[in-house]
Amino acid sequence: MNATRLFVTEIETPAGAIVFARRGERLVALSFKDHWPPLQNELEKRFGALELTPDANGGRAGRALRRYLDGDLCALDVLEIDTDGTPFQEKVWSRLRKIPAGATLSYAQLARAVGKPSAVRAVAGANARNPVSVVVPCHRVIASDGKLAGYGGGIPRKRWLLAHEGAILA
Amino acid sequence: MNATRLFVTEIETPAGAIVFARRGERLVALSFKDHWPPLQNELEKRFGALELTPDANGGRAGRALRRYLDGDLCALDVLEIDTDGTPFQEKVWSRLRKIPAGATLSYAQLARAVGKPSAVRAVAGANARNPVSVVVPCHRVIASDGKLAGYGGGIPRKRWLLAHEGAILA
DNA sequence: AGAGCCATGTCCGAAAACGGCTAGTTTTCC
DNA sequence: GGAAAACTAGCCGTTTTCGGACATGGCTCT
Repeated sequence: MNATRLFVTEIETPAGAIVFARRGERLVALSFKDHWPPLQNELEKRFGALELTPDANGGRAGRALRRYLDGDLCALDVLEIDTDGTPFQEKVWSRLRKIPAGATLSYAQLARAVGKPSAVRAVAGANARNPVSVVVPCHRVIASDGKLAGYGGGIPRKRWLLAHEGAILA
Repeated sequence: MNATRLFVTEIETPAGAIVFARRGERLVALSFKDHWPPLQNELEKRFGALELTPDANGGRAGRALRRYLDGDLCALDVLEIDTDGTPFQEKVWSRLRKIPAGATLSYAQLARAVGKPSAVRAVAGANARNPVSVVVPCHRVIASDGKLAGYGGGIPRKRWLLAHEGAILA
């Protein structure tokens, strides 16, 4: 029984509680609390048996997240993540992290950015399966017409995050 | 790369500066200076990239315009224009050029003249989008009750032009 | 291998809104 | 009463807007 050990932390935010799991200092999952279960499910599919250890502090990630919530918008940039996506997904997620706080991209622009101009919906799909919300800022991707399309955590959260980052929403 | 080349000339008149653009010797746009920007915008929509070459003289159009301002009211009649309107608009503009200097028509009369007696407002619309003011004398069209209705360059200009042409305004 | 699913985008046709009007009514004021 | 101003409802080409039908490419589950 060599279960994978993960530290799980919960942090309150004005947009609702956030839960995240890390293996050592590297984030493997993060989402708003009400959307956590399916994510934990993914973790089990990935790691097999889990040994979840509650942790109030949250390590580096906890500190960074609190600073981010406090207005230090770049605090999340240096966090290390440990994801397990397909090559395409990893490429998308990696590109996502380069979008600066306060900026937005359209799904089409993002598709061009990863070299697949017509793989728009595919990009959206990769976006939707981002296991580390907020830190991988999938919320900074909006529809071409400027509208906030979908978001795992719900559009209101997306709007809140963008507002918090001072994005101009046309 | 292959931008469309246009010569742009500015000429002073008692009613304010006039700006016009020509492709070779054919006029593609003319308006009073303070209303030029939107017109240039239209040119870009039509031709794509523009290469605007300032030209003090103004070619045939420049000479004709100066003669017109000098009292030779028919000087503009022979100028060639190069417009790009809908069939209906072209018909209206073409009919406009047949109105002799000093004469006026009502929008309703003009509508009848182009064979669409009840397309009065449509005619007004075509009138409003005339890209070659003065040369295509949209200023010679007035309301049925004799009042000077609208004019892109402003009613005072319209009044000045008609006065300059010796029109009797009831 | 293949079918179906999408946190999209583009295109195209239909429908509605928009005027540099006009010919009637009403209203408003002498 | 009567003239003039203020409304109204048609007018029709153009422009804008809106909605539905596709194309699309990676992923997932037979």
